[in-house]
Amino acid sequence: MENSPANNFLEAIIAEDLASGRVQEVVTRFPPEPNGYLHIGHAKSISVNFGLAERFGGRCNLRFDDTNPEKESQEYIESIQEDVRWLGYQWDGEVRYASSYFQQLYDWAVYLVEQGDAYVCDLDAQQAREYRGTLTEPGRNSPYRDRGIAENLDLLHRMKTGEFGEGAKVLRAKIDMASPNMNMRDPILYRIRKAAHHQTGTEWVIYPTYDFAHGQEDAIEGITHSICTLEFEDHRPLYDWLIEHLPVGSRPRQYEFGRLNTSYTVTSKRKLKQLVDEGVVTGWDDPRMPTVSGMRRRGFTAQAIRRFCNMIGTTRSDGVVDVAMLEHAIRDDLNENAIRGMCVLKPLKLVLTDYPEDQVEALSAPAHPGRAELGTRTLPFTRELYIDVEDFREEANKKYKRLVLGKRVRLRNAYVIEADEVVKDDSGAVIEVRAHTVADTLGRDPDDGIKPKGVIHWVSAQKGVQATIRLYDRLFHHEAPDKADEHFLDLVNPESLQVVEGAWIEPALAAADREQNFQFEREGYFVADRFDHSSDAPVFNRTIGLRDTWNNAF
RNA sequence: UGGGGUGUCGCCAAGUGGCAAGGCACCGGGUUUUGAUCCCGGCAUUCGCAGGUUCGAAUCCUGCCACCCCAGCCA
Repeated sequence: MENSPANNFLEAIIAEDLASGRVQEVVTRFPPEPNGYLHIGHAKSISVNFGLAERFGGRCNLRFDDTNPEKESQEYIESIQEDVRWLGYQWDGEVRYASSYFQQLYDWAVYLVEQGDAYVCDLDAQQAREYRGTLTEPGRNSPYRDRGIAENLDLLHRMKTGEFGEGAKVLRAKIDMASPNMNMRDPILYRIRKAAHHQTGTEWVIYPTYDFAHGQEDAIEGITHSICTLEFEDHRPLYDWLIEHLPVGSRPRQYEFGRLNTSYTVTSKRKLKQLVDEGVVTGWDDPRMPTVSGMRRRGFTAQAIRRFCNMIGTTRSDGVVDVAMLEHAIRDDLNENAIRGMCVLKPLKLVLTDYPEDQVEALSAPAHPGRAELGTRTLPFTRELYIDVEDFREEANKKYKRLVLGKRVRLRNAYVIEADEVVKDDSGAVIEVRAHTVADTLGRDPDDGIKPKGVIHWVSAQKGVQATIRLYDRLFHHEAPDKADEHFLDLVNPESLQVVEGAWIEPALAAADREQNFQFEREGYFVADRFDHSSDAPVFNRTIGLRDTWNNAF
């Protein structure tokens, strides 16, 4: 149990409930419907629910709210579990399923009928809509509302045994057709669905609705604080009504918080599916997707995602969090933990004319400049190297701190060199730079006192390894692809992925484990692809570039 | 226009009657073998608006405005 001040309204409520003795322990749950992949918004909900349990020494269940067989599948059940675990959370006990409570839920439906609180209604969907009224007009009572208890019991039983077709009948709670809250206008509790269920097969042909299932599931599991998003607020009176009218064993309470929205992102399942179906991305785990599996493949760490969720807080207001905050959380984590390496994306040959042709010097470089405990790596240095095309100019003004013809630059972790001449092809493009090393500059400044202005990275042409580098950027170039005038698919950033085939990496990087994070110095953070990387054919994904404050106007 | 919510710096967010935390972003400056990190400094006389109560209000009262959610046998 925690004594530090509450970080948000939920923590305040729980601390109070614990102090007053309303609850002895905290039990929350993350209740996804297995009908899609988890995304950044779910990560927030997971963080809230598991985080609360963690902070107060309680428990958090993972419960699949599988009450609609037509939209769900086992595939999602598995991916959701994998994502939750990857995020670093462990649910209490076994995974739970709403479907394993179907019999209890049915018995409670019978109970409601017996109490005169529910009835079987024959109105079809169209008619039900008409009887429901509108936001400003009250609804009218269904003509079946006053059926006798015995008849209702008989009808409900026959619904269950499959006597009626889909849509022919529903079970409704008898509450108030004139309520200003649409959810209280005799809400539907059960509907007929003759579809096989991924967990219960063909055992059932009637399925409880979310409203009839959720609160009762919470009660069965002893959930103390049932946390959901704001759009369910209007359902709370119904949630409470059902709990009060049923002989459930515990009294869960529902609390709502504002859903997470991120700029430059879409998270609706429909839109994400469209991106996949239209081939805009390669799949649900494409590194540009805001799905948990996509972020994972992109190189985001679970710790950074969790930190981000804490950073943005949990409130009842709905806003749009700047995706720059997420990016900050990622950089912050990776800067601290990622091993450094060098990678040349656009190679330009550099020949050190004073360096022996067959000499290979094994230089040593720190794995991390600020964390000596992470050790060192060996960097082969040779006469021919690759540097980045962007790091050389025949001439430039003083703001350019890289290699310029006739000037000096420091080769990262190696010598200071001075460029002497260039070799050009027929079109006049520089294809090679010839330079010489400045004596005795390994680990120290030149004796003549002329310090180089900048430092550039490099890879040995003889010992380096070629790699495929996937440069990812934001999928959309519009801040709010959801609410723009243009169709969101027209707002896709055409440069969200650039594949570089001929990049050169220092040899140590080829041995990277899949999913290992690195900082390629002066370029950004990269991860060895979870599926495609191998030491024979290295593949790295750019997670996020380094912060760049250089006013690139020269 | 019925009901339920939310409105504090460009974004997120503390604050719950005593004189506007913090983070992101941004702008300066310093350190630096990553134009990164790090470090220093700047960044709301003002809390959706208008009245009122009070010695004193972002915090209390009244009225108004804006935005979000609800008319699935989806969750």
